[in-house]
Amino acid sequence: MNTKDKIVLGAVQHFVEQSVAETTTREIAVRAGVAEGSIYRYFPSKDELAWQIFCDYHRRLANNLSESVADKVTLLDRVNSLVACFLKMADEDWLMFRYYLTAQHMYMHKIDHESATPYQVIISVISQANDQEVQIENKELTAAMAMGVVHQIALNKLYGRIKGDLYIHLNTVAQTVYQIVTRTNRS
Amino acid sequence: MNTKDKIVLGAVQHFVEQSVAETTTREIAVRAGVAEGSIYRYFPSKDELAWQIFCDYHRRLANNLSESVADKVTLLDRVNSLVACFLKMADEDWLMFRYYLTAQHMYMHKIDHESATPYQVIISVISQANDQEVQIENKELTAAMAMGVVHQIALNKLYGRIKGDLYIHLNTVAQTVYQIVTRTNRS
DNA sequence: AGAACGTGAGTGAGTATTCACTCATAATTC
DNA sequence: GAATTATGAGTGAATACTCACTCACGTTCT
Repeated sequence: MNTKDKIVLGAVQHFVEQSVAETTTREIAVRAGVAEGSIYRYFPSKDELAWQIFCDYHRRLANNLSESVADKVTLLDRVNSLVACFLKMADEDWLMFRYYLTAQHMYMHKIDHESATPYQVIISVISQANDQEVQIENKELTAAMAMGVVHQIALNKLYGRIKGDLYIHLNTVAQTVYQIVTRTNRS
Repeated sequence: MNTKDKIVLGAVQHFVEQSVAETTTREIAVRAGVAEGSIYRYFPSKDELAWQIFCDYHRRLANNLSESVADKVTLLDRVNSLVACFLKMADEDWLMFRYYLTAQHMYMHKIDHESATPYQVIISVISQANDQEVQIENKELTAAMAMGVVHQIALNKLYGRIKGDLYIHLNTVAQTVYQIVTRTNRS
């Protein structure tokens, strides 16, 4: 593994256990098996390191979600794809996903809202469905609820309330999300 | 306002903007309008201060949720009460609630799982419903999804995607949660 | 081929700063 | 005036970042 990747891995391993601010550059260096100075050959600062790791994963998640629905035509297929993609990514790299979950609050305001975000992808799927298949009153609220179902599954795994791979719950979760999206909101 | 409350308020105001580790005791003192030394008359350390604020609110939330369902007999009433209680608390003290939301990851492992937690209350409502009204296969998963719906609404307000009071969405949210809980999970 | 030279990733001790916490003193309360 | 509460300059430990140096490796010269 090259030095940069070692640094990233070492950093994330600490960032999921303590917060970024609590993690020292020395700890990162030791865990990565490189010298402290090497960190600064690849990243301008500790904070920038933390931000870049978050940002890269954020983009990857958004892209994967976006791609997963690209060739789907029905709402049911789209919802299934999104949920599957999300759960699969969580299972495949649980370390990075954990960091993404916990670091979100810190970086939400720094995120470029022009480019594609996971939230944008969901909103766009809901908008398409709204035009074609169903009638949705409050898109933001529906997106939040749909997102929450999937999100919280991952959080509860983080908290130790759910064990093992998340993907095995795909059907249950996807059906629930579909139900939320297809129900017209009465207020 | 007494000194202790001033300190708590000043602290939380910073904790929601930066993380606990990034907030200095000086900043807290300035914002609270007290001397730095006064913090240590009421709290043994900065970390303990942060933890106590979190823990107090956590217990208050759990108690309020628990009380809100105490006199309800049907699942529908219980779900309505829980959602209403949660949204109301978010609206009533949005500053504290924001801190609770963002600090959760840090303190989840420190929480005493014997005493009542919001999660425990939800699980117990689901368990009761399971005995009486409906058939639920995976209680943990159902609780996670139900929780996620409400939780994410608050998070999306935090992220600026939903504006204004959350309570106005009570009906929509409560109906959605009820639907999740009453649906038997097919896998 | 072998010597001389150039390159830049990697290093880690050193430094300037920051910050949680202390404590002697002051102010306030009863 | 004694007890309690508040103050904020002072302190020492911790830490993000720097920079002069190393050395393995590739290139050029003779």
